[in-house]
Amino acid sequence: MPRLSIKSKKQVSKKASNDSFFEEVFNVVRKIPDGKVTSYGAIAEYLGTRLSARMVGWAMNAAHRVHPPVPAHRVLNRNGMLTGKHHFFHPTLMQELLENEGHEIVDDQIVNFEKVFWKPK
DNA sequence: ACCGTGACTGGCA
DNA sequence: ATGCCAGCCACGG
Repeated sequence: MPRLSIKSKKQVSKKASNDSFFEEVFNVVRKIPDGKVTSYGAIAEYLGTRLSARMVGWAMNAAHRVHPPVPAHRVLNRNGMLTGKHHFFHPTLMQELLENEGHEIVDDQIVNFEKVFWKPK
C-alpha cells in the first residue's frame, strides 16, 4: 500500500543517541544570531565531529519538520555558498531570507562571509 | 547485510 | 585556480 499522506506518528522509532545528535545540531543552528551565518563544518566541529560535516547537512535535511523552527538558511558551506538552497520550498527562498536579514548574495554566495560568520562556542 | 548517496571538508595532483 | 579522492556516518532500497 502507498504510504499514507503525511507521516502520522514516527518519533519513537529512532535511538536516543541519534536524536541527541540531531537535536544538538538544531539547537546550535537556532542559536545563530540574527544577521549572522555559520558553516556545516563549524557546527560539526562544535559537536566534536569535525570530519562529519555531512551529518550536519543530513540533519538539516530533516530540519524543516522539527519544532521549534530551525533557521537552516543561516547554514552555508565553508565558502559561504548557498549549497542548500534547493532543499527549501523555493530555490530562491534561502537567498531571500538572507537578504531580508541584511545580507548580500552574489552568484549564490554571500558577500563579506567572514564578517557575518558566527562560530558556536 | 551490502551498496549508493548526500545541504561537507581538507588535501593533493 | 580547478578538480578529484578519501573520510565521515545515517538512511533507504
